[in-house]
Amino acid sequence: MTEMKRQSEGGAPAVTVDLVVLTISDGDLKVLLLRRLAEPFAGEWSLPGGLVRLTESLEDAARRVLNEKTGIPGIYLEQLYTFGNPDRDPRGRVITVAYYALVPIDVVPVLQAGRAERDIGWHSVRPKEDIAFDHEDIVERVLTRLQNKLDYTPVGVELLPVRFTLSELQGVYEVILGREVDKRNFRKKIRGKDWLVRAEGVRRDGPHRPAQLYRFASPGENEER
Amino acid sequence: MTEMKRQSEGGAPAVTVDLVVLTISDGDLKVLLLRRLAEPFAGEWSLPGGLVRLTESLEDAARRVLNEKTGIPGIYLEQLYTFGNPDRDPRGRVITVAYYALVPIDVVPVLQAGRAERDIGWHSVRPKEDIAFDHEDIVERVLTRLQNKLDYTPVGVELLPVRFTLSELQGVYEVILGREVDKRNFRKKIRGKDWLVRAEGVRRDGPHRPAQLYRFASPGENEER
DNA sequence: CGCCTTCGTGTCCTTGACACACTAAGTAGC
DNA sequence: GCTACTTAGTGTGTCAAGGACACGAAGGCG
Repeated sequence: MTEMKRQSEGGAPAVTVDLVVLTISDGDLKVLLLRRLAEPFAGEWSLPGGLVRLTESLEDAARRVLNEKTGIPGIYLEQLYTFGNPDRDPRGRVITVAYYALVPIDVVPVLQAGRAERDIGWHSVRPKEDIAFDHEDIVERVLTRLQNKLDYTPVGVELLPVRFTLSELQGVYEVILGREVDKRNFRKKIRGKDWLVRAEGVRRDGPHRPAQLYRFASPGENEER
Repeated sequence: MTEMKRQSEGGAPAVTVDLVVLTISDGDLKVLLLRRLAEPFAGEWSLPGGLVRLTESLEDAARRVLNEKTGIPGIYLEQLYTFGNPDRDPRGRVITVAYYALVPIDVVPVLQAGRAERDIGWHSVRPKEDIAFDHEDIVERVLTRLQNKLDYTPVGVELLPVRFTLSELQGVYEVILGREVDKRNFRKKIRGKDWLVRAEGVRRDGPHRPAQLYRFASPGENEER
């Protein structure tokens, strides 16, 4: 969704991709929003998006837009849903294919692709403020999707640095689920999945016992414990 | 996907909806296919589809196409996925939003919206024959989606007549999952869900004990047992 | 050396998943 | 009308998974 978007002409709807870029910081799940510079919704926050070019696949388009608008290399990218209500964009018929991307905390500082700092920023997904178009619905849907994926896929992979502690991983789960989880049960469950292996070293970050570091197991490597 | 579809002009991709219409007959899960009359893929089978009009929502478009092409009133309709590889249609850039519809056995006879009988038909989804475009991928994805939904939603509702026996419902599950399920466990699980209530009457259809009829409970009605 | 903080683990209980075998009721054929 | 056949319908026992729950271990700081 961008100011470059032209009203569709000649009978065909315009097709865009919109991106829900998520990361975790300050113990919260954050979505990347851009401030709209042009009408409609000038001044409001919106998801990064852009027109799909004729020669690129939808996923390529999503990846390109992500890179152009944010400079972030979208590691994990998945199609979410397609939104196409006729009145979702006041400029004309725009159908948008929404994707979501998960980026690890430690690549976040990149940001700012030639944009003033006040016009691009991370916003909590939870008490989400007003955003343009139907982007609130889109963010809503990502949350549900992520919550469902937690059970059967190691979602944390894409949101954490390569080495992390179990507490950090637990934090990811809590923030996505929006509730606390029991430490012991969490560790038991994770261990049962064979998703991770111990990594070298520990993390010391306070006056307390250091935490063992882990990393995600590459496929096939998980036959230990 | 239809012969009315024009190549996209003026830079914007064409947007269509394609429909995976499913029903159950002869103990098999069937998908509705139309024979293509024009190039490309003339003579091959394909999913019903059509262009999205400027003023209708995606779901409305899906519902309209379903009705135009098949005469079936799509009861249950859900968005599946959007397919947009640049080369998926040799005529030009066509992005298609796939929907799937479930229709009960007893509305099936309707069919034939002015089409020769040999050009429209139900085909088993399982050993699926060659079909045009990337429609095989689309059907594939529906199956996975349905299998996942079986656990937490009463999928059978949309594939059975209002009154049905537990064995019939079990058949729906088996055909979607592609494997047999244990009768006692199935009944126990279903009873635990509070999805159904006993209906009036029994079904007699052979030299054996008649089966109790059930129907799906309307929300709030399920406080019995 | 004592205190505080987080790390890290084991047990019990409840719940759901799954394997499994027999009786009940009706029709058809003799 | 008796027998044979066929599907409907039911209950128990086992095991795995998930939730609640409490305490010792390790290190930093004062």
